[in-house]
Amino acid sequence: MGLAKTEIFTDKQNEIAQYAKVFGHPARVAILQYLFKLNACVCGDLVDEIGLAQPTISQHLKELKQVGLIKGNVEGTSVCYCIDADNWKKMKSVMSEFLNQDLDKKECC
Amino acid sequence: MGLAKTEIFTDKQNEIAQYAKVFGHPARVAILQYLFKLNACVCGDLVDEIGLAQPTISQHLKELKQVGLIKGNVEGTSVCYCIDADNWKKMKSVMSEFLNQDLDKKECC
DNA sequence: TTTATTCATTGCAATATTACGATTAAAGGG
DNA sequence: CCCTTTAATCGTAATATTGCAATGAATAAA
Repeated sequence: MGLAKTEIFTDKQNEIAQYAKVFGHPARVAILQYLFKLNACVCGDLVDEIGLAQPTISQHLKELKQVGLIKGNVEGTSVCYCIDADNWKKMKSVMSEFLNQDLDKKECC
Repeated sequence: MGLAKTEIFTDKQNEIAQYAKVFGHPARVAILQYLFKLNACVCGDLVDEIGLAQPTISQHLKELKQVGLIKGNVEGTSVCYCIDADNWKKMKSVMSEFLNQDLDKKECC
C-alpha cells in the first residue's frame, strides 16, 4: 500500500521513524553535513555542492524544514539556510534514547 | 525516479542514510524496541505484539536482518530473533558521529 | 503418514519517493 | 519598465515501499 499504519504505533515510535526517514536519503545527510561544516548560513550554493538539480535540492530542503531541523531566511532573491539548533537538540535526545538502549545481559541465539 | 543517486555521495553518507532508512518505519522501530525490552530472543510473538499481518512483519524483519541489526535463529518450526549487539554498536557509532556534530558558534539567520 | 504449526516467499494493489524539465514568483539591477 | 537571478512549485516518469492474501517449505505432533 505504500502507506504506513501509523495509528497502531506509539507517538514516540512514529516520532523516531519520522526523524529517521528524513535522514534516510544521502542528499539530506549531505545537506546537513554541509550546513554543519560551514558554521554559517548557506545561501544557495547547495546545488553546486551536491550534484543534484535545483528542484531536487529544493524538495529535500523542504522536507528538512518540515521536520524543523533547518531554518530558511529570505535575503533578497536568495534564501539562507542553517541548522535549527534547538530542534536539532530535541531530535538528538529522541534518537539517542532509542539508539542507546541497554545491550548488556542479552540472552541471545 | 524513486531511485537515489547514491554514486554522487560519500560512503559514509550512504551508510548513514541506509541505517536511517531502516529506522524510518514505526514497525521496525517497534520490533527493535520489543527485542530490547525482552532481553532475550523472540520466537514469533512479534505478529501478536505489533498489529500487522505475518508476511508484513516477516518483510520488516528481513530488512532489519539485511543491515545486520538483528540475528535470526531457527529453532524447530519457529525462528528466534534478537539484536546483533556488535553491529548495533557499530551502527550507533556511525549515527552518533552524525548526530553529535558541533552546534556551537553557528552564525545563523 | 497425515495434520498442524510456524515462518518465508510470491504476487499484487495502493501509495510514496526521487529526480528533473518547465514554469512561476519575487526581488534587484539597469 | 525590462531583464536577470534565485528559489519555489507543478507536472510527470521511473522506481521504491507498504501491506496482505495466497502459497510454499520445513519441522513437529498425532
